[in-house]
Amino acid sequence: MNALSEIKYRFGQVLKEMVEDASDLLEMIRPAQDSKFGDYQANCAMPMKNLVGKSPRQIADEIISKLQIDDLCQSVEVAGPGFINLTLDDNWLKAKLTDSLQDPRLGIKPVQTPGTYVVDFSSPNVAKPMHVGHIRSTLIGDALSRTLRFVGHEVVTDNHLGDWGTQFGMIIYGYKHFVDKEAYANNSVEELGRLYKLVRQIMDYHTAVAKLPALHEQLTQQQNLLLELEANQPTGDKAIDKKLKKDIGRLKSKITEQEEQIAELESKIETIDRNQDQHARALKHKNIGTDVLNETAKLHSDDTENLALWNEFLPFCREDIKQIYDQLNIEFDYELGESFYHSRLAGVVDSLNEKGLSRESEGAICVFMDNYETPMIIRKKDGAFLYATTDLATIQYRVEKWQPTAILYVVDHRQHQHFEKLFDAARLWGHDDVEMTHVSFGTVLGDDGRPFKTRSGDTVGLQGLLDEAVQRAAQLSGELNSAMNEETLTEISKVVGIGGLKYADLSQNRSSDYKFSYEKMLALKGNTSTYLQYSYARVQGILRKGDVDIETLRSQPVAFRFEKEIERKLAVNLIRFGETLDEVLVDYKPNLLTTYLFDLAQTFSVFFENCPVLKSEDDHLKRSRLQLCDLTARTIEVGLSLLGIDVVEKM
RNA sequence: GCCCCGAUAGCUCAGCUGGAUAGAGCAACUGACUUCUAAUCAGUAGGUCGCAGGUUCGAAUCCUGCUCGGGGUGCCA
Repeated sequence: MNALSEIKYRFGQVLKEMVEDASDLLEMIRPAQDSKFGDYQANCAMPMKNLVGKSPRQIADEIISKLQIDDLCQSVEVAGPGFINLTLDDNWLKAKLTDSLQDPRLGIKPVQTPGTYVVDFSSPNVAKPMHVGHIRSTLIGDALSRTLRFVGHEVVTDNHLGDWGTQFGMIIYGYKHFVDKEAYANNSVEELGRLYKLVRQIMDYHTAVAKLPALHEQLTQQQNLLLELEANQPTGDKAIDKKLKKDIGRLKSKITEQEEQIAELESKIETIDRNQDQHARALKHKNIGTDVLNETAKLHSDDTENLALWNEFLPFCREDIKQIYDQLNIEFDYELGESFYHSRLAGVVDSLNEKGLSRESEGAICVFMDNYETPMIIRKKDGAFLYATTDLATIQYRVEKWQPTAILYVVDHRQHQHFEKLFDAARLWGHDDVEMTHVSFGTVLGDDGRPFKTRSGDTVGLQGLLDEAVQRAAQLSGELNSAMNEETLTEISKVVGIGGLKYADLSQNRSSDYKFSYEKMLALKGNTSTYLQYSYARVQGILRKGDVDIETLRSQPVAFRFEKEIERKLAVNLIRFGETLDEVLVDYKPNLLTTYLFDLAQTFSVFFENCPVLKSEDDHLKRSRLQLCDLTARTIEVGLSLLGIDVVEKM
């Protein structure tokens, strides 16, 4: 039991005598905001004023008089309007640290009631290159899975691949028309990638050519409309004038958007026109758009040839994305993509129909629900199924197979409404005893605050980003460690570069939008994983230099001593690791862990400056400090590992 | 139109679901490497928490209205 939950428990014993339901009040016990208030503070006395009818300070006094907490806290005081400030007992703290020192799990007990968590994350479309848009789901999902597992839950990670969509129609079409047999034999993954891009280009070209005139016309209309609106004189009626101003503003931004879109399409056309071969090829494949859809449709209706091609391509596509996952050191227990559920979709619709939950409307099969204006469509009027159908089938399968306590969907916030509907529908369907949570996160934006694109209108490829991260780390490592051998430097660069990238993402509150910047993603100083890795490496440096036998240090501990204030502060920080993990899992927020670790490392840095370990006044103090060092390093190591980030011994 | 999300230091963002004097990092400025790793540390400067009301002992946090931005909104995922 960690300090916070122990304190809450003790307060609970008292509060249950005073109020009916103490649970909200217990949530008001938290780490002290300022160390001058002690280590923890209870803010529950103030709101109890109305429940109990005494002054908050009287209530606080009453709580304290009944509280049995002497073994845990050396001081409990009322302050200000009725805060209860708690300071942990040094002996308790030391005993706790000693436990952690001897425990590979750092004193963190597995949860008492383990659940089964299915974590659905990453889920890229295979056969398309992965880009920055995939990074958040992948990293957040991985970090949450690792954390859930560490605290003792059963975790099933499942990569719900997009492996059944139009992109396969595209590469099937590409393969049938453009394949370079030799290249395909030599490097299938690369050739398939080339085919995808090629078909994409030609399709975009034709779409652009077809859409452009209409867009131009629309633009002209909008510009004319703008002139008209701007010609209006103020009427003097505030409401009308305001609306006019608003309309003009909207129209202007719409026009800008339109102009950008036109520019983008024109550049796509130009790319093809510039190259004679490409141009000729594009002209030859005028109907590529519908043809690709046909190839997709044939695949979905089990056409033998296309199905065979799909079966042939899929392993290559998986190999392709696996390369990225390997670099990120991410693994999945399952990769049950959309195709896996293909055969179950009709059954889903039948089942919903039978239960009277869905019905036909305008030719489509829809689930209508209270609270929603629009229905969830599970079968289109042309008979095809949608992702809602697949998602329902997936829920059904997961519940049958794993009987999970919770299914977590790590997916960006734009799909929020979809998941709300999905979960409601699933509950109506009978899956009402499983927690279903949309762990949503913000969009990756560019400098302009719009969804991120490069100047050419493409997204930033993930592979390029990883390479750049490792390369920047390599450069800095080389500068700082000229004496190190090549192999070590390569290892460090990988760990530091990839770690930095992951940390940059995970340290951000997942719900806010994400403004992409190379500087931020690849930063190697300040609040970064590098800082934590550096702290770890510094400890290892001390242990090396002091020729410390780590096994003895851990198995034969000496009593901890807090000679300076900072040592105690470090100690308090160390024992908070467990409660931090609890916090992370309340709302599935990995950034609470990065904040904790950064804080711990900062505290360690102060300790490092002020407490020479190897030159301590006496041997006992030296041992005590070495123990603090070891605990710090291990907490950082384990904490980072839960974020999917590695450490190195030297850097 | 309707529905969601957001607006905090020059920049990028935290802020633990209502607590005590609003915090980091970057950028800027001043200092610290013959010392256990300077990928670091100590310090300075930087704020009308979008605006206006309200709720109460107490509001960046909750409510209402407004402004601005993003997203979603019946057959894409």
